[in-house]
Amino acid sequence: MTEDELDGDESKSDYIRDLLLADAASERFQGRVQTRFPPEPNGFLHIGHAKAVCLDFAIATENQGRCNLRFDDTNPSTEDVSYVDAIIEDLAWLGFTPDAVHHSSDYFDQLYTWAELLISKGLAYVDDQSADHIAEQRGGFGRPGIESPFRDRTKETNLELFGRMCAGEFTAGTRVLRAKIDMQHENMQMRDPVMYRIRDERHHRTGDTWKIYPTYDWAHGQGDAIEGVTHSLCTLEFSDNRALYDWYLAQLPLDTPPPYQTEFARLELTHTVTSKRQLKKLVDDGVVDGWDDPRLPTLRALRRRGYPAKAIREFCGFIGVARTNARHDIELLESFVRTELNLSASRRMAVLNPLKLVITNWPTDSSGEPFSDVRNLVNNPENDAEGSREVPFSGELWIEQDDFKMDPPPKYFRLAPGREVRLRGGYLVTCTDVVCDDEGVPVEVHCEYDPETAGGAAPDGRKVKATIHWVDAANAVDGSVALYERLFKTQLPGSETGDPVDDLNEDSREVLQHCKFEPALKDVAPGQVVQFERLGYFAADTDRDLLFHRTVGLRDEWARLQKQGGGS
RNA sequence: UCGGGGAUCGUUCAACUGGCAGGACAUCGGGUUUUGGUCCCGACAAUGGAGGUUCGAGCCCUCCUCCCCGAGCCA
Repeated sequence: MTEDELDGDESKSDYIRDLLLADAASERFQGRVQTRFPPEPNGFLHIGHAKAVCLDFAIATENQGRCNLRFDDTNPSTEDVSYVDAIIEDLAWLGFTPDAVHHSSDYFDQLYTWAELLISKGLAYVDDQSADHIAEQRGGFGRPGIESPFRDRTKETNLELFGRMCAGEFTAGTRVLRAKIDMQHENMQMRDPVMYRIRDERHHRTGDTWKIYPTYDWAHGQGDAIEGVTHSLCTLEFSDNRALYDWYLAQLPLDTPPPYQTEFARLELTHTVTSKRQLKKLVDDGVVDGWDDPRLPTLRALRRRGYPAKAIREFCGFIGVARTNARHDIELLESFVRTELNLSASRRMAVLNPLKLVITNWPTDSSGEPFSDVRNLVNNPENDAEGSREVPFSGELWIEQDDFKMDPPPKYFRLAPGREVRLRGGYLVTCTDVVCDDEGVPVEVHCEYDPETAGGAAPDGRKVKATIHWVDAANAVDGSVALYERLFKTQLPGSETGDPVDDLNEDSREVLQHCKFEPALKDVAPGQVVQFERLGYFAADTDRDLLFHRTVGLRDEWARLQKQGGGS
């Protein structure tokens, strides 16, 4: 069974794996496979990164290869160690252990030496122009660029100037080192791209050692080559950079075959955003509470919300890899979460919006106090090994307001005057009376129970159409629950106005206080996910006791019917 | 405008070198059920358009249309 599943995974086929097969056949890398996950430490990992992580590691693992984590830390203006730590933490949570952890900044010395080499070969030059000026000269789509007046400086001058840039003799923005390629090239990336820029900023790892910093293009492929990466997987928007990636590597004296880049479509999901800029705005503007607000698609938010790492991994494996720009339904991710949680989450009972139910014929004990019963309920019908637990039961219970109606609509099977339902694992009860407040709102439901139906089964075999959950009033634990809806109302936030904020769902979070929990809920470990029977999966908050976040609701047939009927 | 990519059920991923277009999610219908959950069964539904090659085209050729990415000293 397990082997079959593994085999199934390994027989997965797509254009990237076909490439691996071809490389294996041609002995291009002597059978070696190495990938890397290369985040920039300037933000938190989100669900989109998860796809890349899963792919990078899967490709390596399937081929008995290695996968490193490499921080692409070439821009000191935006990066920070705190992100480095967070990324390592999130990666571990997702379930991956890199074979090594590297930083692009580890290679600054080598990069500098190689830059001097390019200068010596007449393939790089120092440009004294401003950024604006250089941009103008770059031309445009279908419009060739023009060459910089500094393009033909001698190697000696370039070497000297580059050395002085490095020594900090020039202020930021006054000079750059550029590769000398082709200002007429149809690919804009090849129009003398910038290799080094001056930054008078402290780098989170190299401190004040450097005054110049390499650009992404001048660092990435070289880092790959130094580490022995064979397959450099990245997202589609880097497609045009591939020519430059190859060009740089071709100029260098490498003693191993150069790695090569292959692109795939990034993961997009409906009803959310994954751009760093937009996520940051949501946090900065206080739309959400922070980077781990359970409504966000960041990994730490999903973790806090109760998404199992395994569900995310399975989802990423399932959607596969393609070059098509696609936006997956968030429902698909949720279905993986439900599948996983259905198997792993213990069942408990919780009443979110309590309504008192009094059993009028409940017996008293010898001292005249209401009899105290204890019911035994299975912890997980999907897994016998989880055993069962004892749940107190008595004549005063809390039930869900939604589970009682004075005037039940068609197809409503739950409690109503005169109707009999099952209290899950308890008894069959029949509603005999209802106490309402001044406005006619039910505040107390009176029932009579059938003593013959302990456990919920009727000896005479009669059926009831509904089973509802309950919490014994005398032993109930008070707590709160945070209910989450989509953060954005539309599938593609901002598609109408261009600004996702315009599509924000104002009711994306509802916090309920004074919910009634069965006693066992006191013992749920922080972060643990349980199923509140008939309601959904809920994750215990990692900081606050007796606060549960709704991971995802259960499929709800009754809600569906109501929606079909025109909604009410 | 130029270059690079892409287009298959509502969504998404398949269909080995041309051979009955398949799965998942969603939707709809039914069965089982002490969760209106799970599980099971069934239904719905697609090759962007026009030509061409072929016994046969999602796949090959031509033309067209639409979508995404690219003119940071961001990555």
